[in-house]
Amino acid sequence: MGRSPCCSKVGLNRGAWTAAEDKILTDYINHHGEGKWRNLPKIAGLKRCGKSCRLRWLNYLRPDIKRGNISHDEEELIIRLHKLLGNRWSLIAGRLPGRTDNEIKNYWNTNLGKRVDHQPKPISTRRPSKKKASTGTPKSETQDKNASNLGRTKAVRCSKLLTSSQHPRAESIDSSTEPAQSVVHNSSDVPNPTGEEDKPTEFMPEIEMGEESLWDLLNSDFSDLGEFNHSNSNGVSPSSGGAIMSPKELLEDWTIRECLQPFVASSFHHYFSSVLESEEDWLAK
DNA sequence: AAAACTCCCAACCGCATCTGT
DNA sequence: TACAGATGCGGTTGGGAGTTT
Repeated sequence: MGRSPCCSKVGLNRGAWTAAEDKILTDYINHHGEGKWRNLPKIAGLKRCGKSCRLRWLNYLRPDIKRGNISHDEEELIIRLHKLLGNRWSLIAGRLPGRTDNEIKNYWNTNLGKRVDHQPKPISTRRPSKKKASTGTPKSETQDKNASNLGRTKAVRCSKLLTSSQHPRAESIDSSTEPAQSVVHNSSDVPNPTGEEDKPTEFMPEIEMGEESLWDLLNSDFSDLGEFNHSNSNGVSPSSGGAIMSPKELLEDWTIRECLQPFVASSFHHYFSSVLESEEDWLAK
């Protein structure tokens, strides 16, 4: 594709991957695991750049990739999540087991985007670019040009279902108030509102919303989220890499869960309460 | 039958963020 | 603290398949 290479790619293959290349990459990762993408091609003997290898693996070769049509339920979820999160494809994909951000992005651009085009624009998540956008195309005009109100959060891939009893915080969730249910999340995806390794955070001072407000938000169609984001103007940058979750991110994360299982909204209520207690305990030490 | 057009999606790019030194 | 390299993400492109004329 006639573009200048992103890095020194002289002598590297470009374009569609061959079956042989796929096999080399798959074998290598099965043997050595993911990561070290930069060195992977050299070691594995692939004439591709590391970025290309990573993308090929994540979007196509991973064994847990679910291929095939997007189901109606998945479609509904994508629409709902997009309404909440905007074009944060990796975050959306993280809630759809086996789906990739690229797949969802493509699906949105080719199907859902047109269908919901007449609806209010989602909150834009495009990071401000210091450089002018590349050559404009009719397609690019459909991209949201609004300023970003949402910070970026680390996308986490949802790979399995946990029941509430398996939830690491299950003890803080009053099971007596809930029916048997599943909370969808990754095992490594448990929000850690206190920050990694018990690092003190700006968590407490940020909490000014009453639980009633949170409750209203959960039960709303997320139309209030923009205002909530505006209220988070204390300069605390949203975490990337999952280091620290601000209340906004925490709320966001849990709101996403509620998208999947609306009837477990009470979990959030109990969870959030326990988080507050934990934080208070830590500060009291 | 074939040219023109449209649509889909894999792959690419640039940039932001993370991580190590 | 500053810097460089690595990684991750979202926007965009273009080839090929499918459809229409």
